[in-house]
Amino acid sequence: MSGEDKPDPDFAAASTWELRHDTAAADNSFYYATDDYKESTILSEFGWNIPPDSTGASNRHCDFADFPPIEPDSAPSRAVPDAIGSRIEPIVEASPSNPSVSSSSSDDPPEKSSVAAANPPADTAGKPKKKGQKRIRQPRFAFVTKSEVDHLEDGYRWRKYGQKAVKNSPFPRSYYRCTNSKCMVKKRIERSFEDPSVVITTYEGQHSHYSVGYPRGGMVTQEPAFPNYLTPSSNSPHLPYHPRLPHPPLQPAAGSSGRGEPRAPPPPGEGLLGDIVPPRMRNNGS
DNA sequence: CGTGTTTGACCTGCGC
DNA sequence: GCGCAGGTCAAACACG
Repeated sequence: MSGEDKPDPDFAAASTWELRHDTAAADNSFYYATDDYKESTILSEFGWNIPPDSTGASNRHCDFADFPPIEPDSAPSRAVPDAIGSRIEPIVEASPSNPSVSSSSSDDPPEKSSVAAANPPADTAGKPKKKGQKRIRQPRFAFVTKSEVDHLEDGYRWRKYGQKAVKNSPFPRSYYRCTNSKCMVKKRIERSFEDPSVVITTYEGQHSHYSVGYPRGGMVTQEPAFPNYLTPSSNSPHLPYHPRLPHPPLQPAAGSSGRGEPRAPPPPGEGLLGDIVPPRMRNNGS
């Protein structure tokens, strides 16, 4: 359960973050963005339109510093420098849907790709696949975050559906799925075994819906929560700044642990949303 | 009662 | 083909 009685320590914790773009071949080859250009380019690859200057690096509280490459597989957090507060490093993994983002090495071996092609990702991706049906890999975005809490608030609601012990790591990996039944976005959360203070969050897929202001009751906001990840704290006086995770339009308040009290929505025109233009949601084909 | 978490079993991918 | 590790399912359980 996330801390419903806690003042969102993660929000406060994560104040500085860095963008890192990774494209994964199989599942783990990555690229790293070290400047705004790459950042926006990379994000745009995922349909996220982030004005390069409108927000300004300083305005975003982001550090796009040069990072030593992260070793994909075993220790993605290895590259995390000494952080002051928290850092979030987006890591985009390549996928068939994002060819340009993919690394030179095939994201998916031809053989597998063919299989995937045979199984349209649209709905089959997250559906209870039948036995023998291969699962489709969605584009992935990983963040390395310095935070004391594992589950960072990203404005969406998630349901934990699994947890696994990670090899060579004392920390388990948790699997979350967007609670929106129509949304197949998943995220994985694990702690770096080298630096326990580092949380690695990996998003997979893109939200096909706008965020909902409240967990239940159907109150739907008009704004996708995703852009918030680049919003400076000054924008949300009522909420502690929290780097919104660069995810496509996702869902709301992952904050309240379900039955918990819903997080109060930001005042219209301010708060969670920054200057960032929400990406086009691809799934709904609108 | 509805929603979310826990957890063991099962499935899948991949390297050898 | 085998074994390992990652990923997912789903029943049981917990909580408000």
